[in-house]
Amino acid sequence: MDQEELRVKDYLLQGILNGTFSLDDKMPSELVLVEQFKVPRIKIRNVYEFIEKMGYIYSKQGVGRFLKHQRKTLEVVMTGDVSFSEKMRKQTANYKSVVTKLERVPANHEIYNKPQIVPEHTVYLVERLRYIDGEPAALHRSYIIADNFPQIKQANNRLTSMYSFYKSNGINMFHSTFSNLSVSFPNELERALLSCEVLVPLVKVESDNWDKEQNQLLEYTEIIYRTDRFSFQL
Amino acid sequence: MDQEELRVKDYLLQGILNGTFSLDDKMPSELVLVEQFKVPRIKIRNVYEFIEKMGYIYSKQGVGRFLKHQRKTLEVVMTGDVSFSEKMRKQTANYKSVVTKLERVPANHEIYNKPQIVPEHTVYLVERLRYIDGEPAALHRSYIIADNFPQIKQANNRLTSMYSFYKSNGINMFHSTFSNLSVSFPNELERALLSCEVLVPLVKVESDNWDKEQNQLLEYTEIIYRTDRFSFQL
DNA sequence: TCATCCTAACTTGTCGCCAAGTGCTGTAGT
DNA sequence: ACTACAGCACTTGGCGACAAGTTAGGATGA
Repeated sequence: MDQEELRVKDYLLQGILNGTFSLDDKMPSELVLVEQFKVPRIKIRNVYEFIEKMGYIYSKQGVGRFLKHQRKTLEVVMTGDVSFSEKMRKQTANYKSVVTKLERVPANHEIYNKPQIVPEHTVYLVERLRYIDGEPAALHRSYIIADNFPQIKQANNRLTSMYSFYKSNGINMFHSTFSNLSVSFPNELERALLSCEVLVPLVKVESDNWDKEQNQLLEYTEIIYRTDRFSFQL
Repeated sequence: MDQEELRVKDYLLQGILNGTFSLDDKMPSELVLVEQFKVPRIKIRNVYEFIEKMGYIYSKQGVGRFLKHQRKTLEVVMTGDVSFSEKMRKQTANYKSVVTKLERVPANHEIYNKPQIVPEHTVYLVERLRYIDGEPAALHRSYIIADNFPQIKQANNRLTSMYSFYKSNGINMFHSTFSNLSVSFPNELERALLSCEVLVPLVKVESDNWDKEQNQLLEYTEIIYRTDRFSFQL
């Protein structure tokens, strides 16, 4: 991006974020911005496409470009042993968790490379999509050591909250020995599952979860959050 | 990005990340990829520019495109009261902290909107750039309640580690009442200070820091990390 | 045989032209 | 007076053509 493009980007992003451009109006057309900034049309197009990839606007050929609805971010508390589902229900009335996968993990899956997961373990993947206001906002994969939960494959409708599931199995005290966070852009599968654009950064948190009383590993967890839908309390 | 562009992007990014393209060689030219993927040159260019903005490659007109040196990420522990500088020195021999700002904060600064910072407080901003391998990797802003440190404005050379500074003032036990994390792209100032490209996501952590024994607020802290240089332990 | 210069073929950089889509206004017909 | 259609002016979408930079190889001259 050259200086001209950056100038246009800052103007448009500031206008989007501070409300100068409103939801119902069209964004200024490419030719309007060409006149305003005295730059070739291709530079305006480049900037607009960049902002589209960030997920702020969409375009309709022949009609114009429009703001997408901005959502207020919800707060995720990264520590403590309160269920994610409970945290979300406190902040919004429109939360849903949907199990998208419940399957035994094959023996050659990379999860078996994790410390403390031995080949004798039976591991099930439970994958859930978390919806806020009807839109996917987070993806939650739990790799569960299923040895102590032989009925897990029939438990599909009781897995939308893993904490609830564990509690119904008599496990009430949890702890974690590590929790790592990284940031990346969505790959093709993540864009599809989370319905997000190329340039929405994702926060990925990888951790384990133990039965504190029995000192027994329950699961490895990988959670992928859209950073435009959540902020995080450490 | 249409399907053709995404196909090219995946091919190039995978090649970059798994080492197919090596540091000393040129990336395939635009025309080579045009032949290989059977797409218009503009689509190849769009993808290459995207990857440049992510910080992986750079170009030289008339010569070609090349990989930038990839760095191994360092681990930042987000909890506990160990100095960031100590954490870094454990992981790399080439760490440096440079004070880039030491100034009293004017009374109309937004920091005075924070809870527990009253207009009577004297607040100093200490801004430090953290260098890894000679490159800026994190920006650290501490808004210090300077009432108990009247000599702070003369302490420039003792502020590269705030923990060291507090310890030299007899404060040895710390705690924090909140810590919030968000992710965004760098603005113009951040790109300049951190020497990073448009599409390097930044992790921003905002927190406070208290003298545990005196139960007294020491500072508000804002830390901005390049996510291509760090990963995070919660 | 070596050095220098020039040209051609390669590379990336810039942006304009044409295509496709849509909506609005004016005119004509009923 | 109302409705329908056509044309024009607006919008975004696609991509090719030309500019600028560099390098390598070949030819010429010393």
